[in-house]
Amino acid sequence: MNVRRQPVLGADNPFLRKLSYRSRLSAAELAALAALPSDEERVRSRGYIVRQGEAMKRSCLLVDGFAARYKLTADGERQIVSFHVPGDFIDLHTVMLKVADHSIGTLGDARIDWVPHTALLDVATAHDAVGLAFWKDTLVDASIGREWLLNIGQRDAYARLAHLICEIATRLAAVGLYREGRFQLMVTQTELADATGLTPVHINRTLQKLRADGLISNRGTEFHIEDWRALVEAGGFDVSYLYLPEPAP
Amino acid sequence: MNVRRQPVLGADNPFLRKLSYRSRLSAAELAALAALPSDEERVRSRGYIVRQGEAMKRSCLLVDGFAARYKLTADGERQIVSFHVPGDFIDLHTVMLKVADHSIGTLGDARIDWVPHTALLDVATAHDAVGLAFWKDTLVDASIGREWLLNIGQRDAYARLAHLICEIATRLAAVGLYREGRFQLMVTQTELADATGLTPVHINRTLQKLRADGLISNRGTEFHIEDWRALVEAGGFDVSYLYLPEPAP
DNA sequence: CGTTCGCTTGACGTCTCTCAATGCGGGTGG
DNA sequence: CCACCCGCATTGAGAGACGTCAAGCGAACG
Repeated sequence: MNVRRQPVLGADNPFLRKLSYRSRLSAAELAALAALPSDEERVRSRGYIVRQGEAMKRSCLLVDGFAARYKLTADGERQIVSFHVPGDFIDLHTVMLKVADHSIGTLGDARIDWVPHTALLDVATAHDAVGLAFWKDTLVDASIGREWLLNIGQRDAYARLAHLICEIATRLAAVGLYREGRFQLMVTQTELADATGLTPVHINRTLQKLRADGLISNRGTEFHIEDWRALVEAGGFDVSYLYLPEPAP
Repeated sequence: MNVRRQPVLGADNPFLRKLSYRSRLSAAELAALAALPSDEERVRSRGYIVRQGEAMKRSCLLVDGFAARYKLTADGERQIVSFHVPGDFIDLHTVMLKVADHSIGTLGDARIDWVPHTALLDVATAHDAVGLAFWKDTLVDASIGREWLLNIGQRDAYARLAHLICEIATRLAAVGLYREGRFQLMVTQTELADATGLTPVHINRTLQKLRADGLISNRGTEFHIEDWRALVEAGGFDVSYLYLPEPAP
């Protein structure tokens, strides 16, 4: 973990791109964001980034790799509450809430940038638009959470998994990690199970059905969407809750 | 719906109380909030407040009564994503997101105050602490959503319902609507089903089991918690995600 | 006083889980 | 370079939680 010499958030940073198309930011505001101090850290696959209950003094931006946030029940059942792709400011909420109410772990080797809460609060108060943009970013996160509630609460395994795959593909597409229907899904079937409230065994069978129906195919973590329209149909997927600029992949 | 003559948010307003104990606000900031303009509206039981997809120019504060936010799947299945008690600024997120990504309905006769987004943005930018307090309020909302995901995704019907009842009781207690284990639960079994991802029939049977086990009792909408410790135990309930000042009821 | 809505109950069906075993592939050490 | 693991994917059989369908009942309401 090293203090960076140069500004972390280059202008082409996916996080800044995301903020910019959701909120209109001036050059000065973008510059202030780009100048944020940060410590870089590399975390290996299946490593911890944040532990539930931990008091936080900084937030982390996922620069490269994949991550998941999750909560545990008293008897150890795990629920993944969100997946994250490069460019996501994963725990921006701890700026205000201070204590992590859930854990964050990596799904593959990852690179993250830690930014002190004080610095974030400083930009947020110095530039109103930035504060509002941070707020908006966490609101989109909450919107995704609501869609997950709908997904887990009301759709059967087949639709649930189709919907999740649509979401991941769409979010990866937004950061250029989805090309011609292909993307890396750095996730085990057990993790898909924890994200959907199903069991690994049932995920396996549901995945097979999706393949048999010609909606997707995969070799290991390499996924290919064979029939996007059918997958969207199966999952009842409607992008709008992601608040992305472009339509679906 | 009438324009108010006097400040809406009296100093004893439960929303301001909630903001104040979560964020430290100065007298000037509280005064600015109390001076917010608003239109009052009365909505009768099972009425709409906001419809999914609607473009919003104002947000509503639930002054009196109960409300639920919910989303619908393409084939009409409903998932309630949150319940609201008096003092909740129900759709503060539309200040930034503009379009409602879900509907809001009342559960009993309710009184709400509509506050224009422009006015909210004005106080938020004029007083940094207020902007941050709004942000924090929506973050707590998101934290509750995450706990719901855990609840629906990982707990069985019995624990799930016990947990939900614990949450409602705790939130009602925070606004003085829970006394000696008794509170009004203005919710039909069908609505409990839509909130937990179960069916009305199964909610009915699970409720009976909770009664048989001596955890709760109810006559109509009048609920009584017979054994708080056992209910907490059954639901695996841990208050911290609600970010309330006091411990459990 | 009929109608409606919500609660309740029974019988039955099924989606998803559990348990357990097998196979596969990639890393690791000899 | 091969043998041995270990984690993950896969399969099968059986069980159980929860859903579906359908009917009856009571209280609220027009």
